Parts: sequence; structure tokens; C-alpha cells
Amino acid sequence: MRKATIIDVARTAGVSKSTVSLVLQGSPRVRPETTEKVQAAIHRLGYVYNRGAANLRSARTNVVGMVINDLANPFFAELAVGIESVFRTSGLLSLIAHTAESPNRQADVLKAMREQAVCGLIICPARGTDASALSDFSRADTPVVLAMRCIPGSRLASVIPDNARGATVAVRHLLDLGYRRIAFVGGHGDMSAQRDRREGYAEALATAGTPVDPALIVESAPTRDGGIAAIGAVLALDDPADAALCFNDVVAFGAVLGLRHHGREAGRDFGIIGFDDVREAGEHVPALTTIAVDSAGIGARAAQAALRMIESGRISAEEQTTSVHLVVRESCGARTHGIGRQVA
Amino acid sequence: MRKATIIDVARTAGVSKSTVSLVLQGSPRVRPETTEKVQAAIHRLGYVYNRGAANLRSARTNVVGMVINDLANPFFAELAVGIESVFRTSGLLSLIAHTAESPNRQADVLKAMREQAVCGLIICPARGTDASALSDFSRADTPVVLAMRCIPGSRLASVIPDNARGATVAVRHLLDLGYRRIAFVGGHGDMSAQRDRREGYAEALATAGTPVDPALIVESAPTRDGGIAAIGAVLALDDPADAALCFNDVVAFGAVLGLRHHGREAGRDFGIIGFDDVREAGEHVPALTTIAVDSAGIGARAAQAALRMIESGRISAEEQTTSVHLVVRESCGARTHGIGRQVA
DNA sequence: AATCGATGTTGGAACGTTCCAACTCAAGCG
DNA sequence: CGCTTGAGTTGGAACGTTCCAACATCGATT
Repeated sequence: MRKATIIDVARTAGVSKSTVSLVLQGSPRVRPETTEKVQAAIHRLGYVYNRGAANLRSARTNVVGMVINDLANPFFAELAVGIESVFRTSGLLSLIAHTAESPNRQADVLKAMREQAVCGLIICPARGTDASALSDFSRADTPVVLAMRCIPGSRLASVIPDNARGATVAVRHLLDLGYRRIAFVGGHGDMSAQRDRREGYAEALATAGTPVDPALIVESAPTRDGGIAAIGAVLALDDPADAALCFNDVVAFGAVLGLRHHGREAGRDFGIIGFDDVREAGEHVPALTTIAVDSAGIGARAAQAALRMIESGRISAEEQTTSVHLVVRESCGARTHGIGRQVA
Repeated sequence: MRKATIIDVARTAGVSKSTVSLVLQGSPRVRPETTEKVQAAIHRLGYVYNRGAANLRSARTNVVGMVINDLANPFFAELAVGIESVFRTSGLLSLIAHTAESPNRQADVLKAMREQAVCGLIICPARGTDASALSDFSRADTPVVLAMRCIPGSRLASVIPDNARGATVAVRHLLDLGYRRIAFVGGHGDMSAQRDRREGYAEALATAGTPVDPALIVESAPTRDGGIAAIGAVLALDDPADAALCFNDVVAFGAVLGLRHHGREAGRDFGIIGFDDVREAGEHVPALTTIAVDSAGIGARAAQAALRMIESGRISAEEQTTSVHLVVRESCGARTHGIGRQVA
């Protein structure tokens, strides 16, 4: 049996296909009785609307694209969920792709999304993405919103956490607790988030009148192992660090482990602060002091920004920065130092 | 400037639209020089293929649906990633939706996916989904594969971990370690996974000649708090438990915490085994002994099964069970008992 | 010389919807 | 009574592709 079309429905309901189309779109111009007849026919035939055909005729599709660098990372998964729920409640469907941080794969995926004629795109770009990767979308006037990470030199809307301020608050907290040699460990210099966080770190030190010692800034892969290696480097200095702001929580977990290899314990004789506040942070031993980033909220805001552009039809390059806050737990040693206030 | 179509390309390349179509499909029937001319025109015009139009004409779309009950849960996120990568390498795009365990939302999402005419569907059904929710797809001969969870009474393909066997192995391990009163805690009886794991639990006890004591089986929400409550119940018995197989790792984490509230420590004076082997399990204190489930692998197999059906055009109801294995760490007390073998 | 097969290429009809202009019909008006 | 108005409905063209049957060309075979 061939699939029922709008025409079959029209025939069984005894109206024209145009009328059926109007009913499907909920037009107020159709008589209630007619609507009823059509609904009955739809139900009887098991008709299902073919959105592909509709999209072909009308200007806009109802699919938005969502490109996430690492969906298996809970931090980004929450971002995805935040995005998805906003779009769904607006009747849009999300085409999701996971790039695994590979620019090649990302290019593939973006091409596929253009072919699907997505009406908007939210992307958390893979590391090393440059502005040209997205120029096709701009050229087609498709709204694009960057989430979580920005792309230098691109004029695109973005929703990014306030990385610099978060780092500043964290470092100030460590200074208040009495630490003197504060390191910044983890992440790569070509990641926009790492750069911003490092700047916030430098800013806090500058405000406190402490010079930045380049030896205390150690890059590494943004992984647990990276954290272990990086913390090892700052411990091995002639004048070793006594605290560290880590690029993110995962690096911080590694740093805690690395400290243990050297007989030190985070929170007791070394201060550690992470970044992101992933779910495990609070359950870790020791519980991780960290800068909380509301990933679901960022996703939601990015989706709303995209929605506004889609609905208004005008592209904007609005850059939103979302606030972050310090969550004091154990790893910074606030308890042992007797200072345990929660800073906003 | 209107978007370039296949016809514009044909005109600039000096061939017919049919030829352009053949080039786009990589047909071997076109002369290399012609292909080249067409490619040049495509590039010059910045033409982008309109897959929507193509789908309208040809029978099959290149979009598959993927419905996940909880994308924010790393366990399911990995499943999603496993699915997505298999589909992407086959040139299919995944429409992903997250149902947050709500059957209503799931129904919404499924309707939208039918409208998009997805050519296949992989679903990890929300709790309480019944067979009728997916009957529309079966009626339309759209391949459906259940991942991770099954739906009683449905004749659909599925890829499910070997829950029963995993539970049996876990309980046998606890028995080997000398535990006598082994509880099964957490999860709801209406979740297929819980039922299967409970059966495996009973099976192991039966084999050992130990009667199943209903008081030792305690349901709870599959959460940390659920675990705390459930372990409390089995400790409060007249003849309390001395070990527990937990419905999943999250419940197990709760159980460990609950034990502490009662002055007990998992791995020292109580045996705890979890299920799933989420990433945190190995890093937990104490490290969690658990049954490892390969969620990315399950995703990949489910996607492959769907792919086979899509390509062959014939629906199957093949039920795949994937193997699981015991990972011995600290929480079962294997170390203190001096037994530390790794069981496959 | 006529026929054949293989190789490339082609125009037109479909796919299922939306949009538009046009139609019918009854009510309201001068 | 003829005219306008508005509500409700309608047929046909369009969207950008694929598929099909048909075509031209040419070297090989009868």
C-alpha cells in the first residue's frame, strides 16, 4: 500500500487538497465542520505529514543543526540537552552531530547540514576551527551561534562563559587563603577558553601585585593524564607552586592524583581549583573547589539566540557572556585554612 | 541572489540537468571530462545539493532517528556517540532527540521523526513505553532497533546487555568471597533491565543452593539517594545483609554512602558490586567493583543492525545480547579477602 | 551495407506539499 | 434589484531533485 498523501485525504474527506493543507497548518479560515471531516479522514487513512515535501515548497525547514565537539563529555552533553529542549518546545528538530574534536569530521558534518538546509546552526567548534569553516552558512544567511568556544576573527553570535572572570575569582580565593606560588595548569594555548582563563589568572595576580612567573604556566592535554604531567612540572620547579588553578575539572582530577604521587594531598598541603563544575566534582575525594559553568543554561541561551534570528530573519553577531561562580569545597584547603565562605 | 539549483549548474556547464544529477550521484556512466566541467560549474556557482528535494523523489531519506531517554547521562551519551559514528561513516545523518524519560515527550518526538520520514530508528525507550508507541513505524516498514532496554511484547530488533548473566557472575563472585546474605538493591520492577538483573541474581543464589529471601530485594529510584535508602533497608533487617548487588553504579555509589552513615565501609565489612562500569566507577573511593557494559559497543551494534535492515529493505526482529564482564576493584572486598582474580 | 551493442547524454514526468489568484455563495447595503 | 464584501474553498503552478525511456554516436560484427 502506497503512503497516503494529502490528496488521498482530500478525496476521502470530500474537499480539495488545498483545504487539507490549510487544516494541517491550523488556518482559522476553515469551517470547524470541514476541519473535523479532514481530521477524521487523516485518522482513518493513517496519513502522516511529509515535512520534506513541505520544506521543498516553503522557504524554511524545521530542522536545526547542532554540532558538538564531544558528546560523550557530560559537560557538553548537558549543553546539548539544553539546546535540544529549547528547540523542541519551538517545534524544531535537532540534527546532532559529534565531531570528536576533528576538523575533518566537522567539515563533513557541516556539509551534510547545509545539504539538509538546516534553518539554524549551533556549534561548539572543534579545536583549531577557523572562521572559513562556517563562511558557507553566513553566505547563505543561515543563523549560526557559537556555544562555549569562540572562533577568533569570526563575526558570529556566541554564548560563552565568563572564563576570565571565573579565573580571576578563583585565583583571588587562593590568594586570600594565603597561597603564594599559584600555578595555572592544563589546556592548550590555542583553545580560546584556555587563553581567556589564563588571562583572568594573570589579571588576578596583577591586581594583587604579584608578578606572573612564566614557569608556573604549564600547558597540557585537557585530560586527566595531562593534569598529572602538568602538576608534576610545577612541583619540580626550584621554587615550586603551592596551589594551582586548573584549566578544567578533568585536569584538576589529574592534578590531585599527581600530587598524591608526590606525597602531597590537595586541600591539605596544596590548593587546587578546577573549572566547569562537572557533576563528579562534588563527589570527588577530596571534593573539588571549582568555578561553576552552567552548561545547560549556555545551551538554552544559544538556542534562544538562534531562534530569535530564525524568527526575525535577521542575522546578528551578538556576543553573550554568561556568569560563572566559585564553588568552595575541599580541594582548595578552605577548611583547613579556616575560610569557607561561598563567593558569588 | 536565489540559490543555485541543479539546472543552473547544468546551464553553466553546458549539459543537461540529468547529467548533473548523474555526476552528483557519482555514476560511472559519465565521461571524465564532463564530470570535470560539472564540478567546475558547481564550484563556481557555490551550488549546494538539496537533499530534501532528492528525498522527495527517491524512496529513501538519509536521515535516521535516534531517541535517547537521557542524553545527559554519560552512559547513554556514549551509546549515542557509538550510534552516531556508525551512521555518519555510512553517510547517514542522525536526528537526535532526548526524551528525559517522559513518554509524552517521546510520543512528540516520534511523531516528528515520522514526519521527517527517517529511514530507520534507534530508540532507548523511556520508562513505561509500551509496544503501541512504535507501531506506526512498524506499519510503515521503518526499521526500529531497541538499544539497552527492551519493550515487553514488541517484536522489534534489540541490542541489550546480558543483564542476567552479569548479575549471576557478580553474585557468584560475592559468594566466592564468603558473603552469606546478599541483597539486590535499587531500580524499579517495571524496568526491563532491573527485572533481568534480579533474575540473574536469583539464578546465582539458586545454583548455590541458597534460598532467595524477598526481604533482601529492595526497589528504589535508580539514583544515588535511592541507593542510600535501599541500603538502609537491608541493614535494618533482623538478619541484615552483608553484601549487595546494586541495580547500577549510581545506586552503588549511594549504597557506599549509606553504609558510611551506618558506620560501615564498602570493601572492608560489606561487599558492594555495581552495574554498568561508568567512568567514575574506577575513580571512586573505594573503587567500585562492577559489571562492565560496553555502551558505545551496544550503540555501534544497534546502528549496524539498523543499517543492515535499511540496506536490505527487510525488517528483522533479531535480538542481540552483548556480553558483560566483572571488573574487580575494591568495593567488593576482594583485596581484604585475598581474592583478586578478574573474571570474564 | 545493415545491424548491433555499448557508451554517454537527454527531456519530461513524477514526488507531496504550499502558495496564489480566482471562484462561489450568502449576507448586507444603498 | 444590483453591487460590494467577506468567508470559505479551490485548481494549478511551483519547489529541486530522480527516474525512465529514448536518443545520438560510434566501433564492431554479420
